[in-house]
Amino acid sequence: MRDGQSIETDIATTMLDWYDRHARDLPWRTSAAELNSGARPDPYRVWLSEIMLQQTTVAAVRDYFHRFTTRWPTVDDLAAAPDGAVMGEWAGLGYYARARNLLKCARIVAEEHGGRFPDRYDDLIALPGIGPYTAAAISAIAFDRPETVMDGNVERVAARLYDIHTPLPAAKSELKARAELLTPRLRPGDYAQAMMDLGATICTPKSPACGICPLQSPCAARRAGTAPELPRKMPKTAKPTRRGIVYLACRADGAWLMERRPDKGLLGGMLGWPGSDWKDGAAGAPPVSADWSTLAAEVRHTFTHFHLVLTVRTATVDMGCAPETGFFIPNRDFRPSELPTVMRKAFDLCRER
DNA sequence: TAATCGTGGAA
DNA sequence: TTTCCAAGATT
Repeated sequence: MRDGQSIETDIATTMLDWYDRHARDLPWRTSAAELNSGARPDPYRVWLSEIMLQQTTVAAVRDYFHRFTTRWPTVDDLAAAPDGAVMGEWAGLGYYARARNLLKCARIVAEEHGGRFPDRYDDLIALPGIGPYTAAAISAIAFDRPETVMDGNVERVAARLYDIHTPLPAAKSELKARAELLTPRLRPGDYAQAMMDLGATICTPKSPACGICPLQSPCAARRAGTAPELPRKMPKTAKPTRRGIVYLACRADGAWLMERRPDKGLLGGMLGWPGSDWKDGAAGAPPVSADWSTLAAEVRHTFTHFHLVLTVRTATVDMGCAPETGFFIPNRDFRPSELPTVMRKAFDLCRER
């Protein structure tokens, strides 16, 4: 520790030095060089990236971020988009409540905030889809306000830095208190991104690269040899397996029978094939009378908390038929890329046959 | 507080 | 093949 500085200040300084040399070049990131030239981050791009990055890898987000910002360059553009267009563009990224809240939030910012994102934590967290992490991240990264971001990376770095063995989620409050003491007044946005970069590239969940870590000197877990086993977590319950049926009806003109799933619940707001519940045991009647055939292969898909095995049934139906549910999407408007992955898997099986 | 809510890549 | 996990929010 240098003269006149606390160990906390020293750690923050070390992280900023490391960030200046090793920051990753990401599409939504404003580089230190650009910031030094007076450029400011675009809060819209910071917000959009942070929503997409919730529980989602950088690799998965990249293309989605590019498509969204190309199609809707500003929050006003996004606010004016039809619901179905946004849900379709989000398809495949998962956690679809994020897309529904994204649109709600964009419309509030456009209509009630004049198209400008608020800069304060308390105002940001009041917006749909913005929780404690994202409010702090936007405030720090886009507006350089001294907020402490607590995501999985920072939790892991803090647990190791202070050798905290309390299992998550019980350890969250202690980890946050530790992390808050580290957040610097100078360049808090860069510091936040530095901590997350460190967690993503060096202080990784498995086999952390302690040998090249800028914090190896002050790290208590490194000293104790406990880094790889931290943070501890409560054991997870096993996933049950559920079953269901989907019906893929193709009309004589090539149109497909689909339905818009209700906003609440699994895959809410997304397009899907009519079918049974996935509660196990439910029969599920066909949406229209036809000569249905059952595919030999089944769809296997795993959600966050259960496995799903789907039986796929297909039929060709008449032009004049009147389904009990759903609507026909003309063949020229039908894009598998706008389906959630489990629904696209069912379509792919139907195609291969 | 605990459950719900997706997906794909890595080990 | 299975498990783990990734810049969490909501109810």
